Amino acid sequence: MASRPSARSRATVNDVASAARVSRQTVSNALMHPERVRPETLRRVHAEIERLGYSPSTAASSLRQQRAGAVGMELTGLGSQSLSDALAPFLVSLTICAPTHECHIVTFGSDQDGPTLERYREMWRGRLVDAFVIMDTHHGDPRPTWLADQGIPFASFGRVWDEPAFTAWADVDGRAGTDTAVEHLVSEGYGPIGYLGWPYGSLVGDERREGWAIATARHGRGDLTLQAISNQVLPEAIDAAGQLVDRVGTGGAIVCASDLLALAVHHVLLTRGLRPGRDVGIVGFDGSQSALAHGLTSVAQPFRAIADELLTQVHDQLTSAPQRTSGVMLTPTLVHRSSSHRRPTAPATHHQEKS
Amino acid sequence: MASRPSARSRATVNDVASAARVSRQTVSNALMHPERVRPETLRRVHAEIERLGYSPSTAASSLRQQRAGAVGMELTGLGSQSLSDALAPFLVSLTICAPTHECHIVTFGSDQDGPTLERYREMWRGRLVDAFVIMDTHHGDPRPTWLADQGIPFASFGRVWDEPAFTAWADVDGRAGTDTAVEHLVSEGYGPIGYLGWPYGSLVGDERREGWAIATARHGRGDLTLQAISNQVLPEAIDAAGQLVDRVGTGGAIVCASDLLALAVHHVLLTRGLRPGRDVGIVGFDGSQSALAHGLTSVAQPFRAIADELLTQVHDQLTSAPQRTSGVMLTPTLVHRSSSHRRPTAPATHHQEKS
DNA sequence: CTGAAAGCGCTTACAG
DNA sequence: CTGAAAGCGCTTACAG
Repeated sequence: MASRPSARSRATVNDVASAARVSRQTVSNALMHPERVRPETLRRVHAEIERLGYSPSTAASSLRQQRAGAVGMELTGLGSQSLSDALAPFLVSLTICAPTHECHIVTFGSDQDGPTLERYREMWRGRLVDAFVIMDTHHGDPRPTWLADQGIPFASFGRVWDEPAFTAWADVDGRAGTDTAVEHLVSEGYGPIGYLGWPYGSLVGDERREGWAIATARHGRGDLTLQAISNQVLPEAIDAAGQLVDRVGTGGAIVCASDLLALAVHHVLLTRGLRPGRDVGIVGFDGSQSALAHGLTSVAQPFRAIADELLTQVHDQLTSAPQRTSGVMLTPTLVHRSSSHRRPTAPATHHQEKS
Repeated sequence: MASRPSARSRATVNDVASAARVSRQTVSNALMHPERVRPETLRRVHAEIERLGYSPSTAASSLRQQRAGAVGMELTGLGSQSLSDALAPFLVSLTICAPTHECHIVTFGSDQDGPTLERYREMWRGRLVDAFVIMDTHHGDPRPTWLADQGIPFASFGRVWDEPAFTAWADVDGRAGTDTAVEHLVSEGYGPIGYLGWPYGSLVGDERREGWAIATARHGRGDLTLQAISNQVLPEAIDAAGQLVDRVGTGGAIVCASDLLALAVHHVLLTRGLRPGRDVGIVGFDGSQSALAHGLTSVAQPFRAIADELLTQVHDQLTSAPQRTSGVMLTPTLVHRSSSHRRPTAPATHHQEKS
């Protein structure tokens, strides 16, 4: 009686409906509004759905519901030389969180550095996506303003400095991160605690420095001369690290604005025959793969929580639910590794929430 | 006369059609089969398309054409601890190539390591994607067999060892890569050229070792004792590298099966006060970010060419075009950096094709 | 070269 | 609680 779909083509609502001896609207109700369907009918419908391996066609329901069910994410740093360290783990988190928010992630990008907005426009014009998640915004970044002007829903990983009124963002509390790092180093018994950071004027960088300054002051160790500065480039960082290691000395420790800077400190220690952790403590920032590979303690970004928050924010925009009145700062987590343990028997890698 | 769409809602074929005073089929033809439309009409239609910012609805054309226009890509290594180094650059390449192949990339993944096939099934059931690209296949990997059994189109970055009959793959010619590395080191004037590789039995690893063995033999320097072995873990690699550096000595060089192993050699040199490049040459494999950060010469995988090839392969499967009768091996490229230059003035980073 | 019609598969008011 | 109808926006045979 029930006509089975051919082996090649997929089951549709109609197939399920006739197999379950109900109309196709009932099948749709069973899926979208189960409370409207009598329990016994519901069971029968679900049994057939299962048996036929039915799943609504994404294209058809997108068309009907006027939403793609997708969020776009630009893959930046396309020379493949300068991929942001955070990009891959953040994208993974976003991807894993997406089903929870009834969507999936579509990636896009282009070769040229120039017309970045063009790709956003293309994605949007065909409504391949309902919204965007952006990251790595900077002063003069055209994207936030343009997206906002077009009325395109989006949320940003990182504050949007140019548009203080824009509140759909989540960011990492850098101050809390370096503060935690200092607390940890103090409790491990290190003496002078220096800081290797980026040049003044970067908002993220200044915040991270501030956490170090505040925490060291709190322990009566505030010493702003125990500071060195470098851009995010290894050779320059090695120079700066060398000078800082001189000043901090054996028994001291260094908090860094990034894992790359931490790597520079690590490098300097090795060339001088000093043992990271045992002789000089190091804490990096970002929780990157290279910190892992080199056994560097690092302040890890809470990518999962950020992804979850941002998808919630775009979802709220799409449903015109009440919006947040301000962005969200999330507290990073210190990942302990051997570079910040004075005793040789470093504990196994584990995570520890900041209290 | 022409009714303009409301500011809020998008332009549709109908809007363009009435604005251009043609039927909506003509608009569709202008886009899909321009040769069927009189030039003047074509121009008028395109002008309106431009003016209205029209772009066909992805959902509608997916439904009509019975294809999602999307390729799924699993994001593996989800502890965010073990993301394959190759994942991010490969995904970027795939994403950038996708528009050329009239598709876009949808990512997916799950937390648990267990039911990986379940996520593939979900993506496929709703036809969120038309095909998959997979990578990092291994012996006993359930994915290739399952996908093939289901008749789901897919292509693999890396040979599919378990299914020799399966030819939709592209891989990197590891033998050619290490061969090129040896040639380069010889021409730079290094003496003994050793190899730090993975344990025997890994097909990828054995191939890379073979390239080194063949090329050194060709130069009358075959010496299989100049070899050390380590798994892909830094501490173990450092031990192995230490022994190998002893045997190779100053003026020698070491080719490595991966950038992580190369990093271990680098580390050993620094702790001994030796200068990478100047005193001992190093060449890594993979062209990863960390090779870049540490100035390591590396055999870089041709991600772009691989992505392009794989998308061509799935496209051919979807259109039942003639399929390849065998997989494709692509030649990697040596990226020169200071770790393989004996003279202190290393040239700026540049790429160089293997001849 | 152009136009009227059918239908991809779904969901949602709207009657019963 | 269930059923017949309409329509999301597109594309493709099929007539003119």
